[in-house]
Amino acid sequence: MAEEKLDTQIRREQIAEAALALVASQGLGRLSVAAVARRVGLVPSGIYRHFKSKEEILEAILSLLEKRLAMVVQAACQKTQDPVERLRNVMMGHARFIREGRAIPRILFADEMQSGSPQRRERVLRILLGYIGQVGQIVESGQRQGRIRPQLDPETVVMMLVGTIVAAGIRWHLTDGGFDVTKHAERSWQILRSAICTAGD
Amino acid sequence: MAEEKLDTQIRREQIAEAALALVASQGLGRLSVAAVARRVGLVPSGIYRHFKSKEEILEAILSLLEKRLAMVVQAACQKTQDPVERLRNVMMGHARFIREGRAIPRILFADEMQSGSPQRRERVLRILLGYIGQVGQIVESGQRQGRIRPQLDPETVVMMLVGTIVAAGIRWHLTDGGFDVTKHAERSWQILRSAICTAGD
DNA sequence: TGTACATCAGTGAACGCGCGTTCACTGATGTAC
DNA sequence: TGTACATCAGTGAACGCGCGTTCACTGATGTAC
Repeated sequence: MAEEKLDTQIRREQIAEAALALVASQGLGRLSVAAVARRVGLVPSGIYRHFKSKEEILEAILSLLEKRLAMVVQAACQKTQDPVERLRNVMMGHARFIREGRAIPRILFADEMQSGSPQRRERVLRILLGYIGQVGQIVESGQRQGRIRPQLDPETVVMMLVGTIVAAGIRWHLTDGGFDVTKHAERSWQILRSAICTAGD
Repeated sequence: MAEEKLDTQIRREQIAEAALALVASQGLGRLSVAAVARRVGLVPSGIYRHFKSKEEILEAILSLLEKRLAMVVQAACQKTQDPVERLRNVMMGHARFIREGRAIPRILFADEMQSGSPQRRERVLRILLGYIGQVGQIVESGQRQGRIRPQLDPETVVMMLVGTIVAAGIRWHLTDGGFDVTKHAERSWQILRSAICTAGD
């Protein structure tokens, strides 16, 4: 079955990526060790050369996810200095990830992720809060620069932004991609923007 | 185990309610026929006197859910004639449902619901779209009355409202209730309101 | 009002299935001489 | 450069477990006489 023997470190990455892709396309409920193995061209038991357990694979997925969230924020910030534009980029970045089936919302908000071991739940929560904090800083800098209304709670703004994306992602999945996430994100952004920007904008 | 013999119609309701409550508190992933049986005081096989299969129980859950969504909208509309106030009521109504563990977002957005049979997915989609349509009508009436900006897409507004609630629900569950959904809903509503209301408001 | 009977909700043992996981093995790969 | 060996990625059979589901049964309930 295996085309060649590969180093554990390479396999770990392959397996984690394969697992992430599976969750992205079919949801956490359908993620089985066998399916992951098939995807990387191994026999199910072969997985255990590289991962102690399925739980460890889930941990690897979460790490990958954490990186991707950070990437979205980083990419959004690199393109522009303007906090308002940065927020827009974050939103559109997520829309793109959904379109490309890269599954951020589907994983972070899958309730199996939340109903697992307390440690896993805490991990998910920490990732989520870390992300909210990062985007929140963009909002805060916008407030300091007078571009965003100072009386707004940054966290609430971020949760609205995230929630809007999540809802779009769900609908996208339910309709097998028959929902224009980008257009939705664009429209939502216009609405959110008009709510958070100071009058002069 | 059973305290008494009960009519099938009564049992069907009991079982559906029990299943809904279980999903609300522990997520769809942990919903087993055995757990449902335990909750209504029956032995697992006893469930099959009243339901053909687990799938049929899930259908019953969806029906219950559909009713609850309609209830939220109806209750929101009964309290006031003002479309803007009505939208606020919808949002706060959901916040209350989350606090009370009545689980609307958790079910509708559980990815197991989405990764089930095509029929089930279509059902979920229809419920969701029906709901979006109902709330969308409130938005449209607000636009006709000049209370809500006419250039906004009603559907986008509704999806933002729903998404915000969903995100709050997720965070509420992840923190075991250690997140003030009501306060979040209130703040989000202020932001959304300022975005959708016409200038005179 | 009392008795015999049919109905059908509830039981518990047993099933098949898919899953995560273990383990003794095989054989390709890289290394030491 | 060629050979012997150690390492360890990959294999396949087997496991235990929880789950949804079936089925022959029991015994309480409501009904007909």
